[in-house]
Amino acid sequence: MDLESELRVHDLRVTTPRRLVWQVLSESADHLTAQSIFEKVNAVDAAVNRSSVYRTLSLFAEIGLARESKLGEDEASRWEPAHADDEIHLVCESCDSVLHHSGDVVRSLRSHLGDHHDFEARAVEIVVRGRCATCGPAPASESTSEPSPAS
Amino acid sequence: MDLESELRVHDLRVTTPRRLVWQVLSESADHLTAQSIFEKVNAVDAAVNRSSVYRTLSLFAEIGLARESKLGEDEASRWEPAHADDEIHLVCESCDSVLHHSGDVVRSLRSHLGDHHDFEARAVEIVVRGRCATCGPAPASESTSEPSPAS
DNA sequence: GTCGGTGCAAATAGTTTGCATTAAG
DNA sequence: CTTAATGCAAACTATTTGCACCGAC
Repeated sequence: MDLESELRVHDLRVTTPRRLVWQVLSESADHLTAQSIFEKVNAVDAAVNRSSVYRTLSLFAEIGLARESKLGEDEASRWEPAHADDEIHLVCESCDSVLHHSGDVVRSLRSHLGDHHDFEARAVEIVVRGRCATCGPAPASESTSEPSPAS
Repeated sequence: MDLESELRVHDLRVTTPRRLVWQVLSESADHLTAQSIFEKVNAVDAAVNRSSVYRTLSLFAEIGLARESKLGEDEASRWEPAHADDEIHLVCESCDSVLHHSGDVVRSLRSHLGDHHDFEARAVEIVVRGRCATCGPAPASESTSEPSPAS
């Protein structure tokens, strides 16, 4: 996706913070916190301020370049490039990885809600918490409410 | 659901804040913010402190009585009694109402992920934003998501 | 009487904002 | 040259925490 033209379309200026935030966002597949985006940006150009990162992220969200999601893992919002609008987040509670999956589930949910419930779905956000393929099936002995084994 | 016995099972004391928070939670079908729960509780017993409400809510979440969800409407978390674990939130962007819908969508999503993606789903959280039956189909002209580039 | 739970106030985390300055167009 | 965008610092919101006291058991 071309940041510059995307910005110009909206009569917005192409600035260093915007270029760097976009670079960080699109280079990492992960769901980054504003904080970590700031750190990465800051590592490249220390002059960029934290608030510019926040302002840039909100701006990107407004013009549809980025997307904010509160995955609920912790308190902070996570950011990612906006690609697919309907997307499932598979959060592995064991290894903390976040997989993406966009399939027909969203499509069928959409039509189901429209047909049977008169609800016109615009944005569908699905977060599934569980265990990914790598971490295998549920462990026999694990305290269910174990928040994070990472201590 | 019986708060007192639920607490006793976990060797927890039955206190005024806990009783009141539970009362508020179970009486209102809505998704309440901690703030509004505090207000309602406080209206009944002004001695109850805000932090007790927060502590109580986390406690309820831990023992499975309540459930926190970041609906993303605003910054604050929303709380509700824990009833159905798998539940769809239908958020109407027009009238701000939140409908609940727990059906087979979650069940089929679960099995789909298990069968085709080796992902063992534990908790499924679905938030659909759109327009509810009452508000009808999409309006022709509305400046809902106006990307306001600060004038 | 014991100690888990509370009220209070202060701290923290994440994010936002007012304003003077800078740099994109 | 104009004014959008930035850097900075301070403000704000939601939530958490340390500690002394209180009340459930």
